[in-house]
Amino acid sequence: MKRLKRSFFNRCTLTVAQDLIGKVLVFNGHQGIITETEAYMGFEDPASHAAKGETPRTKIMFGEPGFSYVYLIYGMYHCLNIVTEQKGFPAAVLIRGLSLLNNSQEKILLNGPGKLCKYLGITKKQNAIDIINHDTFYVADTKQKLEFIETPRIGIKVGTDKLWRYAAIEMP
DNA sequence: ACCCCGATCGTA
DNA sequence: ACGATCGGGGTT
Repeated sequence: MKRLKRSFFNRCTLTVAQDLIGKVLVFNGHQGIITETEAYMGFEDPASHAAKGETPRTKIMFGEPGFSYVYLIYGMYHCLNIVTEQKGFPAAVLIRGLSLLNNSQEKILLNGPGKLCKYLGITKKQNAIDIINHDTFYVADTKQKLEFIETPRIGIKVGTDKLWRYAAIEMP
């Protein structure tokens, strides 16, 4: 499989979030087709952790594209993002859904960012990893195009006017 | 030092 | 509809 290069992530976050639908996330032996994403972008997006400026936690969002941003939410779940756009502009794509096969070749639908991190075993240990040149953690290209819809993002109280969530219509 | 609250999820 | 659970970040 062809890995996505840094230039893929060094683009408008909305474009990256849309183009990631149908791509394959590879992590620690697992391979899942990305079925749902959300974009968090810049200083004008009140729902973005980085909108109010750089802090120790959001530092990674200000850095080079192609790095992981993993944080703990509600004291219980982890969320996986991939940093986008040029250094200095804080943005990332939240990976919210995966379709994959388990050891018994059964299809597993991981709908929800907390669930997929729990299944894959992603924790804050995986924060700030460069996934462009990494043996077991990267995103691979695929020929299939998946139709998707645009909706408001889930679980936020601000920025609900933006249609920055992208969800595949049919699960591969 | 303290307090509020969140890019969630399973259960009721 | 709600509780679990805890770290980040702002405030004192």
